[in-house]
Amino acid sequence: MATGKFAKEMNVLKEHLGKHQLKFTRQRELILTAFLRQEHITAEAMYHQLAKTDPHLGLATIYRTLNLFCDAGIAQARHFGSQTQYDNVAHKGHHDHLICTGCGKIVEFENCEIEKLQEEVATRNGFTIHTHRLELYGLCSRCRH
Amino acid sequence: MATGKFAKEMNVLKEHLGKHQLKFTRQRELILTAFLRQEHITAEAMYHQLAKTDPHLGLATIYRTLNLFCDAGIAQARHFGSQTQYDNVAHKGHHDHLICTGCGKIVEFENCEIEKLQEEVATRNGFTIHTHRLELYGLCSRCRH
DNA sequence: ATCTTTTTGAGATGGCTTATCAATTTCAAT
DNA sequence: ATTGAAATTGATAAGCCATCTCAAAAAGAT
Repeated sequence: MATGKFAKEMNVLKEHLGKHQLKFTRQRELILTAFLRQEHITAEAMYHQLAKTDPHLGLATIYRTLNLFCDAGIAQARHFGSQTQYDNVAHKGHHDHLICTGCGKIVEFENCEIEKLQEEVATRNGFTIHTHRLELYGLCSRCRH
Repeated sequence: MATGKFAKEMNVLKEHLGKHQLKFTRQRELILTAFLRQEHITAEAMYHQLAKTDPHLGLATIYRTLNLFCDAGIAQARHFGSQTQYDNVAHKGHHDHLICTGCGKIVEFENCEIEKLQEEVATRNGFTIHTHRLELYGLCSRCRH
């Protein structure tokens, strides 16, 4: 049982690894720790960020590992523009996104009323929600002009 | 003033062209007519579809034209998997998705109240929404047991 | 410590989209 | 109808993001 700031996610990862005959590596630990500090990030951005302290960490490893986090339910991939954003699910429970299709600006928001209505819809259909994804695409005030 | 089945969109396109010093071409008319017959399509799929009757229509032209339709507000680009889907805005039947993470079952639903709240959130942040995506992930009644 | 299995890093490869550019087409002004 | 400037097209090259390949390294069970 891991302890520390990101103990919960670290254990989720370890459990996932155990179930799938995968191994706990220095890189996976490293990338998870870095990932959890962000709300969302691209593989490329994380590559450059980690290169400062670990110059030999490969880009392919970042991609592989972020996709692994998606499988484990820690991250969620989202296509924006030409790139893939990996969202931190831990932050996501109460944060949805307003995304400007002009400049790519992302505004986070939370709205309990919407969440309540989502629960109602789910219940009405016999579902139990674990996570959700709500993205509103449009133009911010600057790009509209 | 164009007449015919897709007169409305044809005029929207012509108006957009006029405003931006762009020209009305055989290809643009052809692609618009084909596009409006679909709910959503990829550039590649449209390329193959049109190749049957117009073998010399270039793929680049399809991409350019579909992006033009997005600018004109006739189409909406949406990234799905590794490809871009171009949605026909005229096909309004917008639905959101309940997705079972156990069996993959997908239930479509529509909820005006949620959409209204989305508008409010957007307005409060200075955004104008063009489209949105709402997916609820969880377990359906069967998979919960 | 040994051995099997998984992972890694670096670069090659692949798939989707956009850029390039000469030839062609559009369309407003003769 | 003809002309001529400006925009568009088609074919292909180029770009970019993400995945694949594979030999070397690391993990973890025995």
